[in-house]
Amino acid sequence: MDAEALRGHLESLVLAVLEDEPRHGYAVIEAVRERSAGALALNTGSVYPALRRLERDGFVRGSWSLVDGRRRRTYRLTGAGEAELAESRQRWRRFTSVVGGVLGGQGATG
Amino acid sequence: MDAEALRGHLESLVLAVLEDEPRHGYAVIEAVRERSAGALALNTGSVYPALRRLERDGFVRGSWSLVDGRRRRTYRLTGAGEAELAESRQRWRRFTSVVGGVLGGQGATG
DNA sequence: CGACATGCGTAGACAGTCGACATATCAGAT
DNA sequence: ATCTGATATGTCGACTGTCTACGCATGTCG
Repeated sequence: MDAEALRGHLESLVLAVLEDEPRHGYAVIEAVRERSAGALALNTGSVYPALRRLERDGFVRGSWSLVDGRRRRTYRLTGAGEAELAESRQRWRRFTSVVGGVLGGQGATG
Repeated sequence: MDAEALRGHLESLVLAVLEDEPRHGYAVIEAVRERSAGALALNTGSVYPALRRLERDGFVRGSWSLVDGRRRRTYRLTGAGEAELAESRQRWRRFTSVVGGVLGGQGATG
């Protein structure tokens, strides 16, 4: 799947995979890949900046650790992040509903 | 609704509203606005370039006319355009399914 | 005359994605 | 020893498609 189509939705996906448990960037990419059965292969050049935006906006909080000699920055959802995720899901439902309605055919409702 | 989120889907919407009947650019914008109950207010700066891309790619064919002293360029779907619309709808269903699956919460299936 | 709807189009700004690269550690194979 | 690949973070320039804001023109209504 063309990840370009994700434009504007990637941050929501990141928040979603951080909901289960804190993860570092690499693990976020892996989690999205697994949850999408390989369909969504995010790039570091998209995800790392996104994580920093989310941290800048107070939706996640990152902390460094050292695991097997490799440094990790692990991010966990903040309260604001949980609220943002809930709003993201609502926006997503509305988005799919509206676009599906215009697009017609099957799958109109989101 | 933030039309930025449409990135990559706008051309599909244009094809969809051209399916019922040929329309000119201004009418495409109006049709999308109406079908979305006002939620999607497309800009000329997005739609006109999109129509030209679609024509360049052979999905629509445009022709000039003069109505009430104003010139219009009316676009109609080509056979390739109909096929592209069908594929767009499939891509959309797959896209919403995959993203919804990762996003979780309600509305996972698309 | 002015405001507004209709109608096409362009220009520059902007943001988020991309691929490619740089750096580093560790495991396992050669 | 050396190489390859997985793990892990990050930056960079290119690209693309939005956006806002124009310019131009016609017709209608006040």
